[in-house]
Amino acid sequence: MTRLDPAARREQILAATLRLVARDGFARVTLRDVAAEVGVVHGLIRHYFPTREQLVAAAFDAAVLAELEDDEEVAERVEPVEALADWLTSTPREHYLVWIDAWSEAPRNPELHAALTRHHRDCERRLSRIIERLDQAGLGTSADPASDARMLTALADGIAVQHHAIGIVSREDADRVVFTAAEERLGIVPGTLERSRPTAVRGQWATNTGA
Amino acid sequence: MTRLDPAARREQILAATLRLVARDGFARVTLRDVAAEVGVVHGLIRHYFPTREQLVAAAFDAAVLAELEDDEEVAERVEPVEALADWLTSTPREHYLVWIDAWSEAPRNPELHAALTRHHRDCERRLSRIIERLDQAGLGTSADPASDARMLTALADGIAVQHHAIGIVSREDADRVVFTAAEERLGIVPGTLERSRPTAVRGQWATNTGA
DNA sequence: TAACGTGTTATCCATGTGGACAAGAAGGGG
DNA sequence: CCCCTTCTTGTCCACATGGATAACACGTTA
Repeated sequence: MTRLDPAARREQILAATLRLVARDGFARVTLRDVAAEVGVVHGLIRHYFPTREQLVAAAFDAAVLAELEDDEEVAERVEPVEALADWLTSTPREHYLVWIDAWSEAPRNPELHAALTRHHRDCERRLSRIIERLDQAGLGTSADPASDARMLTALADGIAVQHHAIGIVSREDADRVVFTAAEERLGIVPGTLERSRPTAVRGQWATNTGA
Repeated sequence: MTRLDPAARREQILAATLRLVARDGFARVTLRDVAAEVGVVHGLIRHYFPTREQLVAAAFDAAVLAELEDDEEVAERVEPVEALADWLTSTPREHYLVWIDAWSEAPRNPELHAALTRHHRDCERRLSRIIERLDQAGLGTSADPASDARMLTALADGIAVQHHAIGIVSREDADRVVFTAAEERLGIVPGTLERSRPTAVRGQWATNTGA
């Protein structure tokens, strides 16, 4: 492969790793798989990431970062109802498959566990903020936004398992479950979230074409 | 190791496999690990299970079976509130770690996916039945027991992730979240489930001492 | 007690893995 | 123009893995 800018190559390797993790899981991704996905020799991976452990850790960090990169300021400007509907539904399938795999790896991988903890706290914090704004706007009520955020986060994760991993519920049913629960919990008039369902789907990880 | 009754040895191997899956995950459990856990040579494992795939599939089937073996007739005789509190909280840590790992493996393992689907449906069905009895007894109300069961199952799974995998919430907080949500959803008077919290913890998988 | 079935062991093998290393190639600065 | 950094390749190695196989040992039955 032609010589590439180090930063671009690095991102290319990370994206390839994430695609393979989503497909095969952290435990089964090999350096040779990643190299083949990128189109280089497996020795080159080592040139950028000294060990396999550091590679997957860096890849997961990148995934967490990518998940948060959609500007929080933007989310702050949009209507709270819309922000809530978006928060509850917009995580793409590939990302959730990585989260689910990360859950299973976390108990035996301290770095991954730490990153996952940070990500989870951040998700709850963002949702909590949306709930506060919803309450302030008089569109809903919450005595304890943090508690409500925790409960809705857990519900969204659980229903994502049923949808993405087990495939026992459709996308529509999954959305309805979390929408209904959120409306009930936060005193939002029923059907509001359904009507604010976002149409666009967030991006996946880049393909082979590096930055 | 002394010669053993085939059925007993088989169960011993399955239990050892499940313990290792809970610790290391499906992908990382090797035949040699299982053999060492049992205290035999790795060739013997093959004598009982022709391939590694069949071993882990059989182990997961055994786990699903063990989860359901607590007699449904017994659950039918106990008070519905007690049954609900038990359902929402009684899955032991080791079992949940296996479920979480199974979620991450399901998309690429058809047999495991099938077993997981059966197990999930059964869990929902049982909870649905409890909710029906609760409604009939006038202790709660549910317009759609199946929907409520689906939502509470998802919530319980999601909060189990937060508790067991990420460790971001304590056992007490986890129970409180699902109890509060269930009471709210089913119109149970607040605090009822907390007072019915089961004291006994269900068993883990047997240790080395075979049947 | 001798023969037989089978649980059990001890090795052997091909393969895939993470990592190490030296040589080649592409570009940038003197 | 040459040199020098470093991106990139090809190859090598020690090791672990799943699986195969033959010999061994223990219990049962005739």
